[in-house]
Amino acid sequence: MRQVSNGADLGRLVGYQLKRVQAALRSAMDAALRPHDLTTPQYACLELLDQRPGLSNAELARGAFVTRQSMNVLLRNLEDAGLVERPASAPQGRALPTTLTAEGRARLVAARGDVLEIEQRMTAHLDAEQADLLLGHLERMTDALDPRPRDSPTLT
Amino acid sequence: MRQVSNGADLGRLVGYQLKRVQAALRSAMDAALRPHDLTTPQYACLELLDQRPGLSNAELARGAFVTRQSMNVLLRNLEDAGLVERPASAPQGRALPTTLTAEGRARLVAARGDVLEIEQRMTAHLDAEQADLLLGHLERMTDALDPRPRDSPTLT
DNA sequence: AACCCTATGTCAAACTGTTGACATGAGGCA
DNA sequence: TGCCTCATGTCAACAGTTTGACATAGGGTT
Repeated sequence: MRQVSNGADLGRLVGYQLKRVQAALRSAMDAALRPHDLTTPQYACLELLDQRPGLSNAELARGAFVTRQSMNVLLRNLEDAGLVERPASAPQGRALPTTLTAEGRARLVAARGDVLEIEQRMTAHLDAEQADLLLGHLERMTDALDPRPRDSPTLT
Repeated sequence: MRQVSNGADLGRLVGYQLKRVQAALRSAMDAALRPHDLTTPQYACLELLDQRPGLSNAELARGAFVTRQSMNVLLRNLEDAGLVERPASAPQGRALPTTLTAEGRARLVAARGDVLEIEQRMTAHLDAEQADLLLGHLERMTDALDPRPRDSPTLT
């Protein structure tokens, strides 16, 4: 035997390459957002709010893949910075609907260009068909891992 | 105008879907490794050491996408648990070559099956050709984001 | 109505990981 | 030799995130 029956080459695992891309992407986004005084989770939160105004803390947390507690402190920071607004009391239930302020929208628009440029650079070698295929594969991979139906703040 | 000129749907961004898959994968791996008393970063470290025995702390850090400092405490934990070994002094330079102990290898082999099962489940909908294509795309996406040549602890 | 279950917001503690800094060893070069 | 640069290991301080817990609001169910 030439190999001690090692597992498959790590680089051949989709999981490893996923982690690798995501690390590079996160690093690139942090660098691009720093001049805008935003972190990557903060930017994600602003994007979610722009797309679906009035999302609650818990819904934002699920959309950004963090816990409610993490999103709560993140929202407090954004609130202190004047980028988002929350009513003092819940209009119904306990959920506090969050919305972007004018400044929040402005900061988002300013940062979005730089972030989209990274997305473009990352997927530059893919044509439209390949990109669609890739997106489909990624979604199906998530569904295969996470049996939950997802109330999907990302969907229409 | 029906839409306020929002940016593209978040779900259509490769970056967002990447984050989503990776979150689901990390969650699934944590759950699968818990019975083995291993965290996902610890498992990654063991895999790296199995594939390339004698890697230094800094090299392991790069391979696992964390800082030297994080990997250092991770290695201390694995050392205290008796899963890895490091010489008291560096044979040359400052790098301390790390190797798996017999118990470390045993724990790795025990856990590997459960992790590979997750990989299989995640990529079940892909045939061999599609999987290869996906791997190639992911690698090229990383390269596009990270211009560094990478001394590649993942390569031969 | 009374009960149970779920979801939400929030507090506190613990952990993990990062940034910043410093000393050590190796190699290159004047 | 001396100096410069780089990489490594390690320490300390910090930030971000998670886990655990609790009270509140709403919807079912009996």
